[in-house]
Amino acid sequence: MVTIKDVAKHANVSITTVSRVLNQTEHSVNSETRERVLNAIKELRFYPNAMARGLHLNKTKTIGLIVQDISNPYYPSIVRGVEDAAQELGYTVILANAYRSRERTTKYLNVLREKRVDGIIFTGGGAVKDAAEDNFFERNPVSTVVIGKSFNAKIPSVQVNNVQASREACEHLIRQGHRQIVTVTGPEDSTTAIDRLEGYRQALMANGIDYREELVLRCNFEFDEGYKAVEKFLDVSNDKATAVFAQNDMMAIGIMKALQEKGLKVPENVAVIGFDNIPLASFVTPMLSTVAVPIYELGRTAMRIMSDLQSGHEISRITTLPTKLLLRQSC
Amino acid sequence: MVTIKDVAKHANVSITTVSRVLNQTEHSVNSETRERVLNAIKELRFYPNAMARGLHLNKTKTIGLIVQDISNPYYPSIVRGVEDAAQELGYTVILANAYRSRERTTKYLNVLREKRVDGIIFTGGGAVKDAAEDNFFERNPVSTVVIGKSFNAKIPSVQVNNVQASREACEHLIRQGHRQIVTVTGPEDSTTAIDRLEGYRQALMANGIDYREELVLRCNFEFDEGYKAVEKFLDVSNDKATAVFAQNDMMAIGIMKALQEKGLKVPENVAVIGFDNIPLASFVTPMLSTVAVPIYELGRTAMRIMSDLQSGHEISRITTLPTKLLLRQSC
DNA sequence: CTGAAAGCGCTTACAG
DNA sequence: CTGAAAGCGCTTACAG
Repeated sequence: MVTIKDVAKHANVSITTVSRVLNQTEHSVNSETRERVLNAIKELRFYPNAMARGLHLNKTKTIGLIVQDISNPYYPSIVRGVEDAAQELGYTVILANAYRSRERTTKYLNVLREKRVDGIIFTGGGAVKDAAEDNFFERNPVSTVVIGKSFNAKIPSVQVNNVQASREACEHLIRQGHRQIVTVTGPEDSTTAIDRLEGYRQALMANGIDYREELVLRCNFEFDEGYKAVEKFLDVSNDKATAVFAQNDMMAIGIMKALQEKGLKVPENVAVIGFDNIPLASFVTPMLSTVAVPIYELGRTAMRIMSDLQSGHEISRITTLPTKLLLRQSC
Repeated sequence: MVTIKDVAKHANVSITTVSRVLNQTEHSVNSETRERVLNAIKELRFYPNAMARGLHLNKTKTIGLIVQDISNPYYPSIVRGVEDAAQELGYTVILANAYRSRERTTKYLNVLREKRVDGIIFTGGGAVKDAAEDNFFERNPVSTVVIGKSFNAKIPSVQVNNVQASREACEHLIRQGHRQIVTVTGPEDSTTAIDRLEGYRQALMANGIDYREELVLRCNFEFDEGYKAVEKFLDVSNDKATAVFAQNDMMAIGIMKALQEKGLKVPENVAVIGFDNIPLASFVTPMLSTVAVPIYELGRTAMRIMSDLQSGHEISRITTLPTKLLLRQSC
């Protein structure tokens, strides 16, 4: 590999000078010698060694992005958002799939430490919690941004108002005349799931409808569970639902499938509304009505905050992005 | 940050010794002093600086993964496969979304060069071609592995036999009695699309069915185009198709949607078969029959080959992974 | 405007 | 078994 030394020799200057034109410091360089250096760089196809640079500056211009599972259709948009912003801001991103495993999270955190990433963006509360329990934050100087609810007030977060958004979704169903509204939840330790359930409850309360545990189907945000829960509900429950509020789109899609297989039409017999607006939502038949979460923007914003953090800018601890009720065909 | 010096001081040894226990070289270290060093490392929570290490060893244990678009449901499995294997083999992966843009590819290639990644895995022929046209390969010592067809015989590739697999898919349709089989293609410069079309043609030929251009709908592998192409075909064509061979699942799903909206039942009125077996394929109604490509394994294998390349092991230039005809409900 | 030299945090031949 | 020293490829205060 060609080094700064080679360039210096070729241009007949010191490496100091090469470094100076490379970094375009204020320190001025005679325009003629600058030309010479630039030419040498081009001719020799010199690409400065980022490790040597980083070692000195104590900066890597690299950040780690921890997602739970890139296969979950929710995440690719996050990743794109982070990456696009990173690219614009001169950062590179190392992707870490934690698979909701504590062990894997810890392992990755160690690698990211050794690589001396400038910061870490967490997605999904679980990983932050794992990290916190490992005392990761107290012991480390890396900046952190969380996408979702940050249970530590010091860590900046980018989020969405899940309570309010799900309340609005349910109130829409109520306005359509629905009284028997089933909701299908996420895992009980998910703050997102907790908030979305709370919004459901508030909507019912505000409209004089009883909140009944029998209509709350406890699931885990996965397609299969949504499918099975509703299938079972149809088989065994004495209640008749006229609408389903699925707390995310994956489950909503599973639910529509279960409904259709039981001969029920969506939305004629049962209305369905989801949450997230993953790309898939508009591919299914009928197209899913849902609460649109600005997933890509969540990622972009997180990366921008990370960059501000790096430059020591003032930042707000909590950034809330707006959601939007998106009515398509399923309700 | 605590450095090797701090550890050395704390354990009352030289940094040489610390480095030796860190790297577990053959060079033996007295077990008692080793203990002392290990304790110091733990107490001080020392994480060796990978940049300093890399600078010396000229190895980063980092690889770049170039995908066209992580939002395309085909890619997440690739990414997982690469990442899982990377993690097992002690590598870290930098993700690069090229968005099929030449400019972005070049930009990323430069960054990866500066970061001195040990290797690059390319997915999707386009990026390799862009890189080749930039003379990336001649000028660089980084190892390369391609997932898909490598048009340069020197670059190891991991792939699938698209011609044969699509021929089998079409022959299955023919065995079901179909004679009027429409195929919906990928972009014409995609080697994958070319091969899949060739398989279609071979199946027809081998069974005495004419290959007719009117039944070949030129598309680009996207949901929307599949949807629109078939919608238009139904509206204007004099031909009546009894089956559709979609050259990937995304289009197949769009096609099923178009058919259903026109009141046609799948598979009763029109049979549909896709290609890839993206997760989505089993979520739609009816569940999509398709050619299962071992997407995750493609990624894993590529990373393993990359690792072998690094260790100077002998590797095979072309690795072909098996596909499987997966009959579900759509044909 | 230009350059010699120290230093970033490691690894590894060399000497003892 | 242990350590002093050179070197990986850069950046930057300091001197001229």
